[in-house]
Amino acid sequence: MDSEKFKDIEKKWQKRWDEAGIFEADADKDREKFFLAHAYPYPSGPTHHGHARAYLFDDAIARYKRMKGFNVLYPMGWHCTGNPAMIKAEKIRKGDRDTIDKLKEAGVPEREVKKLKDPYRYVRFFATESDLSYKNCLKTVGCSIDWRREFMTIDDTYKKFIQWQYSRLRKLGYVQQKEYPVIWCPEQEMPLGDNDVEDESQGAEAEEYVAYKFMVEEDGEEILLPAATLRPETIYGVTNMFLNPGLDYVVADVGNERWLLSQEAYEKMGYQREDVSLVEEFSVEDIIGKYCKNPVTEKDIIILPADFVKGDSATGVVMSVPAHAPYDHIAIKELKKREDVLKKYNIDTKDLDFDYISLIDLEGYGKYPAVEIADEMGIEDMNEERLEEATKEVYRKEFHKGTLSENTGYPGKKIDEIKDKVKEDMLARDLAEIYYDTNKPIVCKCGAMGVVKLVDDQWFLRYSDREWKDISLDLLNRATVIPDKYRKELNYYLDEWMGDKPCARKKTLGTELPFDKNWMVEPLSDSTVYMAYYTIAKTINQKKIEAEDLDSSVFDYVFWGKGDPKKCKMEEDVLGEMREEFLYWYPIDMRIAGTEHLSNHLSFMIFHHAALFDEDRWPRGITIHGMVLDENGNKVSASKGNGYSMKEIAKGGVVDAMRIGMYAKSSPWDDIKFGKKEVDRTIENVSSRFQKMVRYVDMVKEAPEGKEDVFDRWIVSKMHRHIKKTEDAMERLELMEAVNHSFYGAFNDIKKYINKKDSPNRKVLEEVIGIWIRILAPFAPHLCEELWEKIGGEGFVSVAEWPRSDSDAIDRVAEKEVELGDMVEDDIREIKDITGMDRLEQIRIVVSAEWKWKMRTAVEEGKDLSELMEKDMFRRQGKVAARYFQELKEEHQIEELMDVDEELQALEEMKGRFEETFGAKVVIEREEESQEDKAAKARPGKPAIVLKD
RNA sequence: GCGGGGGUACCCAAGCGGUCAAAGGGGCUAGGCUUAGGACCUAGUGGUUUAGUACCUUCGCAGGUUCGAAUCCUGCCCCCCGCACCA
Repeated sequence: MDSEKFKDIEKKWQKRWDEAGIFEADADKDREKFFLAHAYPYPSGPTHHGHARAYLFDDAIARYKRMKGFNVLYPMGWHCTGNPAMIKAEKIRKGDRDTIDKLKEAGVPEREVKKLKDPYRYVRFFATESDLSYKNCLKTVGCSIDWRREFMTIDDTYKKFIQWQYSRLRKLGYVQQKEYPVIWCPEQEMPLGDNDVEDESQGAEAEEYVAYKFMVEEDGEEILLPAATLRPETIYGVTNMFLNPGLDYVVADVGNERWLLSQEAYEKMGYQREDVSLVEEFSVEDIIGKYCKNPVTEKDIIILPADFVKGDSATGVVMSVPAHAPYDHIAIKELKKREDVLKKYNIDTKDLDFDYISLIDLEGYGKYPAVEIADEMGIEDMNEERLEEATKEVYRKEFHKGTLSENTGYPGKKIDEIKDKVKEDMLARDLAEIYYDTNKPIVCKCGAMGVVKLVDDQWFLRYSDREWKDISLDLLNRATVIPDKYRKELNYYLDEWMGDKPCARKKTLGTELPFDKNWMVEPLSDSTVYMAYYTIAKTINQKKIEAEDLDSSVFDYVFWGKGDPKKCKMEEDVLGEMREEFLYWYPIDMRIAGTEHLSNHLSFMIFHHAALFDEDRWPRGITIHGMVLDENGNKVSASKGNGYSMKEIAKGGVVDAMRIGMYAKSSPWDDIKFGKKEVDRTIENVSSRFQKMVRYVDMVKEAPEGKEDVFDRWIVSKMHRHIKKTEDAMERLELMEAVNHSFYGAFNDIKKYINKKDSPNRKVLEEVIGIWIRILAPFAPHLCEELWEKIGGEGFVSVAEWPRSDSDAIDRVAEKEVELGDMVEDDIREIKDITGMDRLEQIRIVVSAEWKWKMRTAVEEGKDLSELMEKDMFRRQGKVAARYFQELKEEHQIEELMDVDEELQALEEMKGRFEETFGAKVVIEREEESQEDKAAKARPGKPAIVLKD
């Protein structure tokens, strides 16, 4: 069978499954249910084989559970709320070449590209409406989804569900409004997450600077120099001020004060407070060389020129603490050498001879750690790259180990403990203000430069709430987490890491907050309890329920059983059906998501379920999937083009082989290296096994009826073990292990069976193949469906009953016999190799003497030598017996073996096999009867072998 | 920095106190099959050694616990992932 044939098989069975609706699941009180849901995908672009892996994990579970008799609900929806599609659509509208070319490259037809400037069209296109879509991806790889429950998060009906959720959360007191600094795109007027900014800006964050108000008098007017620092405690060590005469500065009214700011800082400040207005441009050359007053120590310090001060970072006003900041130290050192500069600003060299002020005691260092570390690292000038490193080093050490000195307001206090207190005190005394800036320049994907905006009415979810955390932890404790190692991480996120989270934004695709229509629910926050929506989505879709009929009273009734169903704008039986479906399917049994979702989607899911649902509706299981990397360890992604597109997969007839490859590569939660080359190789390899499998299946019909021998008993036994092992692995979701048994293990054993037997026994082969097809069906469903039909299996194998592992069919003796046979065969071969005999005349296999068996048992029972030697049977053997006794003693565990007669019989059964393999006559005899010297080498379970050529 | 996970033979990857010189897959080597190649089958794949045995060295590095450690403990080195308002 070639891949063309496989392709037909895929399409054929996908169509039949669809037509028969076998994956459609309805509430059925007589059957036990299993409800699993994967994180619904965000349709941001074309799909590739990396996406497929995640869903194939679910599919194998769903299929396995179905065969185990569960009524399985496996639904899928589309997460369309959020910004990426909006940004992409906007770029297309603007005619951005790069975006458009990439889409074309990915296979989006020319005339379709233009239409994608509509974000709604964009998400639909990539969710469901093209062969590049996620839906097509899932269908291509054969996911057994109940498509009647499909929805998009931009559906009006879904929005009603979100509004219900938020109005209820607010009633519970978990939603709150407060001030919040966000990274903001002034162009698009919306906050920026990491996904919204260019790569080089990723990981940026808003930093909170404390701007100390130093005062200088200029033309009889007080101007404040807001020196921004991340280390407010160092205010006690300021020796001078740095301004950059090469920058544009302005004087601005800030509140009722007059501030000096860099041009950029002035502009940015407008996003953080409203009472800022421009007074005039200002040349700082006028005040360089003058003195200004430290607001805390009230010391006068000199203002020095510094070209390292940047205008786009913080305020453009920098206070200098040379004792503890290497930059400042080096800058002063350098300036001392620059006579031309000093002269220009009329600065006397004596003015630079101030002493550094130490304010932090740090073990292992003297008064000026910054100087010491700079010297140690050999840093001479401002261009030195390692200056940054030195700064971090000083900062880290002082922060963790340093204490404030006597000359500060907080003598003896540890920096890491007092830092916030210093800030609060200074703010309270009005000596400083907060100013936010980003820690690196932010370039929005739209091209604009990002700023920090202070939003004063941001809506938050109060994840910091202790009580809420506690019930969430309770939920986690009751749930299964697979693998359990992620429980720790989740626990940490829930218990400690999570703080209040902004849950709404002004502009995005999504749902309006029901109590404040200016805000849209932020896209991570509308994806928390949507699994409950699947239970009713079928009814909503089929009965074409309108959004306006889905007011909160409906959800109160369906999810909580509260309120009067008669008051809902809905027919009672429709409402009843939704209620019934919810009660039947909920809670969710297994929620699947990627590792990157532990700290958001999964944590939020836990919080929201804990808040909104009773304990008996709490999620029961959580599991994690890893991602697919290419050969260089990079994530496979559409933009990198390092993955196979679903279009390519769909035409290849390679789905089942790819599935097996992915499952077998490693545990589902680990990342796999599975680049294109590897995919090719794996597919080729697995496909060739598939072809052999097909051949084995074909052999069933031709196989003769025959008498059962040891190999028949052996293969049946092995297959029953594979059932059991696959089952055990599946219960732990260890797909790799499951596939190792159901595919590779079964394959190798069946191959061996067919090779060792002259002709396989029909009845046995039939049973074996029947088992094999079924235990492989969750992993290679299309092929198994085809083979199932071929052997005349009833109905679809996808919903066939999982084979029972029958303990009676496990035949330990047969297994032992075959193992013995293998071992003897190996030994014969080895001796043959060592002796260099190429043609054997005769092989004598000598089974160990009976007394050796007896002694084994005796030793196992703990008898000692003298006790044993009292018996004739052993005493007759003399020294040999004593030596064998020692030998046995040295074994730690005595392996369970057949007895003498069984071993003899087993070898008799294997005789034909040995004769055939080695082309020699085989004689089997007992040690007691043997004439051979080497017979004495025989041991129980290890007969002696004598070769003659 | 905080939190989590890892380092296993040529490569990927299991194992997580004795049955471990270490599953499985790939690669490689030899033999068979074949007109030849591919595919397929069979065997081998740390070292020394041997009529099928035995011994030595090996699971990031260094110590420790134990009759016994890839597996447990301690320290060190290195790698990966997440750190939010973004899906």
